[in-house]
Amino acid sequence: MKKLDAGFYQRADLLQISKDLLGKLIVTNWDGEKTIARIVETEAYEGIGDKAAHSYGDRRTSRTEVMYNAGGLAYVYLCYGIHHLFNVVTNSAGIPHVVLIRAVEPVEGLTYMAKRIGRNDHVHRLGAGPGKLTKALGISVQHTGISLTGNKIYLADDGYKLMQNEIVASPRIGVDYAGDHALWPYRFMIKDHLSISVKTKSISNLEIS
DNA sequence: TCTATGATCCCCT
DNA sequence: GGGGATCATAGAT
Repeated sequence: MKKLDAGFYQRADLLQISKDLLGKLIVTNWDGEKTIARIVETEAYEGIGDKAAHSYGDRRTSRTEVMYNAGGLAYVYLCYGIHHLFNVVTNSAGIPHVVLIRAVEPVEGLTYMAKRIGRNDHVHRLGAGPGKLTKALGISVQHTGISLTGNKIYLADDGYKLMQNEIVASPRIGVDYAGDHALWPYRFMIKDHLSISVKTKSISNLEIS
């Protein structure tokens, strides 16, 4: 298993990173409670020019500031007053591009995840949704700004390979307020995976690009 | 200071 | 397929 280094995150091609993250592992290790999950769904947020992004129009606030750092950090924020959403900061300093992790498949530490979710969910559904996966992995807003190349939390490649035709795209979820940008096919997932969050009409990979 | 509002999820009908 | 939970943030006063 190989930890993803800063170079992975600091590339300029946001959509490529969003697709590359599919199949990668998220490892968290809080006080010895180690959990590992495989990313199966992501969404790209293209910063200043993206009406769906928190940093649209170059809005710098104490919350969004972390996105302006060079890639390789976590951006975590609270949604609906309840859910902690985990994003990966990408690109170089000054460009607030992020990738939201929307769903994961539990791989290791299942008992910790089930305990954190606090409910007897099916294994494949423990990380099926952006709010659920942070709960299962123990990630919260207190972790915003944390390095993804450290030891507490990091992403890794275990050699899992995806075929190009296993990756499908769709418009992003819950961003209807973003007008025409809500239609951008910036959500990527592993085709027909059991841990995908919500069902929507997907677009075949051939139609995007 | 005050207020509306979400990059959600679950339970109920 | 509708509504409630629950609160930091941002923009308005």
